[in-house]
Amino acid sequence: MPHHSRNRDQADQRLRATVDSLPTGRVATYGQIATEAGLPGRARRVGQLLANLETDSDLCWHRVLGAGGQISLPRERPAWHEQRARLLAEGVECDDRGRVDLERYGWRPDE
DNA sequence: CCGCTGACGTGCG
DNA sequence: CCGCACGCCAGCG
Repeated sequence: MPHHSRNRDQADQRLRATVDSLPTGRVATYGQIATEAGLPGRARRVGQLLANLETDSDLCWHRVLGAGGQISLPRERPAWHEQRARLLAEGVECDDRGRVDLERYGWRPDE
């Protein structure tokens, strides 16, 4: 197994772990997850990771939002509604346009 | 190597 | 507040 390939898996592992650390009822941005996992500036990579999740994955992908607190999926995709429903289900207010108040629900490490 | 695409982010008008 | 250009990074053909 090539070295760079291992690093990639390792990075993905850290990203997953970071997403995993999000408490119920709290949300974080893609960029925040990346930075927290030691990959500043790699927000798109977080998006890729989540986009490639298996449908049966346990990862709480719904707690990850775009900068500003918006659902980043295309509105027309079923997953958009799924994400909003999951957020509402755990008490996170999310308006009909998919926006969440980060001041209120944003996750900040160490609390 | 090139171009296209996407669950990103930021700056600007 | 919204759209848009641009920078960015990875994967794919």
